[in-house]
Amino acid sequence: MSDDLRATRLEKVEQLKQLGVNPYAYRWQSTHHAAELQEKYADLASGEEVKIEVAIAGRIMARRVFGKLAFFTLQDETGTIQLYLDKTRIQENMGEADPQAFDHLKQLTDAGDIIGAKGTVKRTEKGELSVYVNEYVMLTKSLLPLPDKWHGLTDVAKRYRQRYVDLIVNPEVRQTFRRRALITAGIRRYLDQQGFIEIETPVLLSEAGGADARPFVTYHNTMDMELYLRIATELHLKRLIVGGFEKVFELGRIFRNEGVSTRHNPEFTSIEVYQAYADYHDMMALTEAIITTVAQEVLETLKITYQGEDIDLTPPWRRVTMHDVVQEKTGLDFTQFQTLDEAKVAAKTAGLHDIEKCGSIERLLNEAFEQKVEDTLIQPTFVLDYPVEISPLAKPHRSKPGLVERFELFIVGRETANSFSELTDPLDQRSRLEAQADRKAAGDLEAQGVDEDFLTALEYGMPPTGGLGIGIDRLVMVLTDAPSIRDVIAFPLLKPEKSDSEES
RNA sequence: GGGUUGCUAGCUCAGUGGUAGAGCAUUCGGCUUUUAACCGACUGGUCCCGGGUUCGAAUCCCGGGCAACCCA
Repeated sequence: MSDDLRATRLEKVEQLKQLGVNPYAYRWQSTHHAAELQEKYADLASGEEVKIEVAIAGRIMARRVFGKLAFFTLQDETGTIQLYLDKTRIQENMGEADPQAFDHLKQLTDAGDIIGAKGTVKRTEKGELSVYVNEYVMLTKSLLPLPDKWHGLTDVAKRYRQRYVDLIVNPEVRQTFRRRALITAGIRRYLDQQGFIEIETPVLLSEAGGADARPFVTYHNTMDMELYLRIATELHLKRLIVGGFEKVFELGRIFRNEGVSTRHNPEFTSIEVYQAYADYHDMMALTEAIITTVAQEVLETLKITYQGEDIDLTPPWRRVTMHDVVQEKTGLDFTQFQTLDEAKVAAKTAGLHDIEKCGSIERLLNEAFEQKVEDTLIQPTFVLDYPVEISPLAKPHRSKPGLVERFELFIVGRETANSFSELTDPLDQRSRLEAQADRKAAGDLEAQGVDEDFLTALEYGMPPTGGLGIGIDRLVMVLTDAPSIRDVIAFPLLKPEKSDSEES
């Protein structure tokens, strides 16, 4: 059992203490990281040694121990480097403090321990760049064994539950999260350069609005009231536009009480951006600029591969109306239908299923889009001009009745961004939200309620405004070639494993 | 919500009705140029949980849990 392995390591902890070594040290000063040494001494010839002492630290990933010689693979955040541990050299440098320093190295260190080492840089006869160790220090004794050094940790559930182990043994996972950090930092930097400011809006709300989604419910004790976790940042960011800020955004976590899949996690990260005096055409340009800027920064190219498919992010991206792209993929021209029944017959003929629930031609159009078009939009595509019925916060289209000025961006068949010319007419907004509230009262759990304070804000007057939301997790998936959203969320939501006490 | 698949040693996996296995890791011995080091010996099990069938269940049946994939 693992308890046996753990017990032997606890014994080693005791032995270290008896030798006067603290197995949980306080500090270590390195001069280099592994990758720095690998780069700096890339041209060092086999057998050559550089007589300058360096200091490094990291986790022992592999041990190859001989009688009077040992090689450890040491891993730090940047990569790995070999430690060349020669008994004679170690005894010369450490023998005074510990006459058995080399034997203790062999006996009391394990794969998984974190150690510091000082020594010279040498490329071994076999060509491996190494630190030729003068002295080593135990920094942290590990009590639990690492996964198989060759196969690593492959059980996906275990990888997500014990992400720290995943990060130790699967270097590409560290790479993914490093990239994620670069992407969010790059987005903030770009928006900052464009004059946008980030303002944090509340997570806890008495009414969750700004999107069609079921919220999480929580409870405030002293106020004795139910609160909802935000499902969007939209309504508060727009209040800030009313208040006079002209370029605002928030990059943060939102929460939707829905299922889990490779594309959905109940808490996820979005960025919403609002710009006064702009419309959805400006937002299209901004979307292209944000995504191509970070892709170029992080990946140094706009031609990427996602799960084996070539994606070209070079702007301008295709712009096509929802009506046109639906007609393109299904042959159905939704502008020609006079009645819902007529449209349903045609939709059925075109191979659509589950259309009975659609209560209007507009919803049927959206259903046709979701069933027949979405998956096919592999290259970045702006889909424009949505039915007003499914877009309660967007401004009516300036030239197309029944439609709103809205686009969604699709990449690899997934909705990645959503944007409108924001609705600024307070009376129109009230009637749209009241229609939503009617649906909610009729049992639609995803419909929004009426946010009276938001409507009051609109009555003070909001300038014409372009709004944009980007799903950060989905963007990171595309830019890191990750098949599942859980691969780009460090600690995705998982059901707790049933414990023994709960089974009885 | 439905279907399919998986769950066996710390890790990666084999085992499909008859004494629970391998590699790596661990432990012990040997070894001063290895890099999945090697050689020898050993150790390690709630076969996801519960029930049933059977002389006998990791294996077959039923229920449950967790997960992955596909569909809605």
